[in-house]
Amino acid sequence: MKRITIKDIARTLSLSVSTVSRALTGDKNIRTETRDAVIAAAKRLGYRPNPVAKNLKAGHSNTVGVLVPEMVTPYAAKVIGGVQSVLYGRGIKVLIADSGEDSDKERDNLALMEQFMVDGIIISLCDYKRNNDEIRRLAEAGMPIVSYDRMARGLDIPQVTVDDYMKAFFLTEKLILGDRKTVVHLQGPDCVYNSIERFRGYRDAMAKYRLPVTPEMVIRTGLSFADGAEAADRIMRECPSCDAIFGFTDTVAIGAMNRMRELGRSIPEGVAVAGFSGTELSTIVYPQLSTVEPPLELMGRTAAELLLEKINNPSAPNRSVVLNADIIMRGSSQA
Amino acid sequence: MKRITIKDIARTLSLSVSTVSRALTGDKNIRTETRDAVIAAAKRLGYRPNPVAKNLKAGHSNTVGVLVPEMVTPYAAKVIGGVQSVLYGRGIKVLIADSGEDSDKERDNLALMEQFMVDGIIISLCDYKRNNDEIRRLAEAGMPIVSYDRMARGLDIPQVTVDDYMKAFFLTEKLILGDRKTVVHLQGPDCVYNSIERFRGYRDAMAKYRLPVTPEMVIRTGLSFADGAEAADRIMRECPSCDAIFGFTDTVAIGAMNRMRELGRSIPEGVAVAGFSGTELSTIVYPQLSTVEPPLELMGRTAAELLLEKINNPSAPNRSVVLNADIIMRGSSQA
DNA sequence: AACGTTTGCGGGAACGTTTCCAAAATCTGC
DNA sequence: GCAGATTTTGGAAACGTTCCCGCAAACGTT
Repeated sequence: MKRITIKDIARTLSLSVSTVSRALTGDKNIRTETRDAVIAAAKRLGYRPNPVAKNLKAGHSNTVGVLVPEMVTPYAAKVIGGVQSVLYGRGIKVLIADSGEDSDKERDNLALMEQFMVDGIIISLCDYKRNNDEIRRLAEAGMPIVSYDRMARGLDIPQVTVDDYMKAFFLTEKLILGDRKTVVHLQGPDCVYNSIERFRGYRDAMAKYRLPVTPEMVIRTGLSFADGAEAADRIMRECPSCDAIFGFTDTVAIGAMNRMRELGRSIPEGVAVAGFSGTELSTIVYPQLSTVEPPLELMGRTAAELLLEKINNPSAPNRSVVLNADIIMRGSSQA
Repeated sequence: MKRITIKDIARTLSLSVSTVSRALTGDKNIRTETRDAVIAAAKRLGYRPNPVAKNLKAGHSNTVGVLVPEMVTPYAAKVIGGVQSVLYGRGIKVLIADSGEDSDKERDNLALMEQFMVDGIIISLCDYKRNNDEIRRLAEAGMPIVSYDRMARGLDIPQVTVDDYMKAFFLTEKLILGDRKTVVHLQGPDCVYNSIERFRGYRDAMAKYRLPVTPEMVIRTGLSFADGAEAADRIMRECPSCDAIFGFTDTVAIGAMNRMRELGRSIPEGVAVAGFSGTELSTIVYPQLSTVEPPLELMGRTAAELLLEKINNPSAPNRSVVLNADIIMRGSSQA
């Protein structure tokens, strides 16, 4: 597999490499005839520029990396769609790396992006602090980084998020106004900062209506459907009188809802269910899931724009954006 | 953002670049003391090797690219998990590109992979022939490529698939044996070869039991949930007497199932539903969806292994693997 | 003590580009 | 035709590595 290089072209045309390069890069300091000859020869020989060499020279790659914590949910796919819609038009390519909720893999992926000399990174974190050191190092070394959704704390980088606290508050409130008194919360793992915020929103909404929140009503859970199902088992054991479940994520809410039904509880009559950060998943389950729906495509576009700002002007102040998210009540919670 | 290079280390230690390089690459022709000194200095200065330069030198990148047609479904995520489990252990990194069911974007992504000098490509195609020319060019230029699931036709590359025809046949047969007579098939778009195979399996199973397949019973559909829902609308109009639906994909089957229920048909009593290429999605819907479940993780691992074979021995014959897939009957079709 | 071997290191080319600078070729106007 | 301006070209360095080659010093052998 001999690759055709600029030198080969130079040789066959008895020209210098510099001339060939000029022809190919569209430099104007060249006779049109020679340029045409070069281009023709390049085509004839099947020349394809070696971008690694170009990157080495240029020090960048016209590519940005998107690091996502998981891909089981279409969440990332939607956001990436938004990112691409902004970046493709500018000739910037988008690279994806999935960390599968594993901080170590995330760290590797971060390194990978640096290796490829991406011009910037868009990231949604597995853990809100585990890789902060690495991200800080990168950012300080001049790598533009913006985060979305699952943000970092104590890191001075642009972020695009929704107001987890407020949305969780209002969603809980809606459940309460739907005449639910014992709303169980499936709280996410500590390593996800959003779960802390969403819990606060839940807690304060309950407090506002003077509804007690006993320890059995807050269940620690993971991130998967199975985690949600397990949580449902615990609910049946420890808090069988509950009449609503608010999952910190659609995924766990769905897992819990399905298991509750299997265990004989009717949804929504017996138990109302709601989730957070809705994707299409919330509409394919039965009954459809009430959730907080962030504008994912817009989130991606915004992240891309913030990143471009940083790329074009590295010393620009870090702008963060809080997007509005719709609270959508569906069959899973209509009493 | 001044990057520390090997030269900087050489300068501060009054050594030559070659010595520094040797120390860093673990060459044995070096005194242990100097090596330690170099390593210490590297650490102190915060040296990070520039992999682009390495790639340029080495002509490869220790990275393989995975091109997926979509990420709305966790299908790709699972397969990628398998790929990573094989490749990570060998120090090979995995890059993902999502084409969003768009052949043009897929073509761009193919080019992107070439640009990054990936050592190989694992691909599931948007369209079974649209980019064959590009893939052929790459393969002939010596790029190892293997495809999985959505394979190409008439392209001599290793593939890992399941037997779409047989599995569709047996699944249809199970529906029939469950006492369904009018099985409607949601046929996928022509550009996906699997849909052709699955249709054949359906048709032949129906024929085996001498069940008529009228034109209204085969509905052309797309790839999304919404496409499935639309198909359900058509079924209600054109073939309301049907008692089963076999969707060429879980996605369309789910879309159709949910819409059928909305329109008042009971599942599975009134209409049984089954899909194909199951992911977790088929277990979160209600009732749970009968489907053909390929071993996705294994599929990824196998693809990775076939790719490694090709990478290590480019002239090896192209081995293809057909994996077994389980046919799993669930609530959506139990009469 | 003289010789070959090994060990440790530096010089420099190479990977495929781009780009600066200077040299050569061509063009201007007289 | 000729000086000067301008266009077109070639040479060479550079991006950050690796690696081959050769040289010197240290070592081992008789």
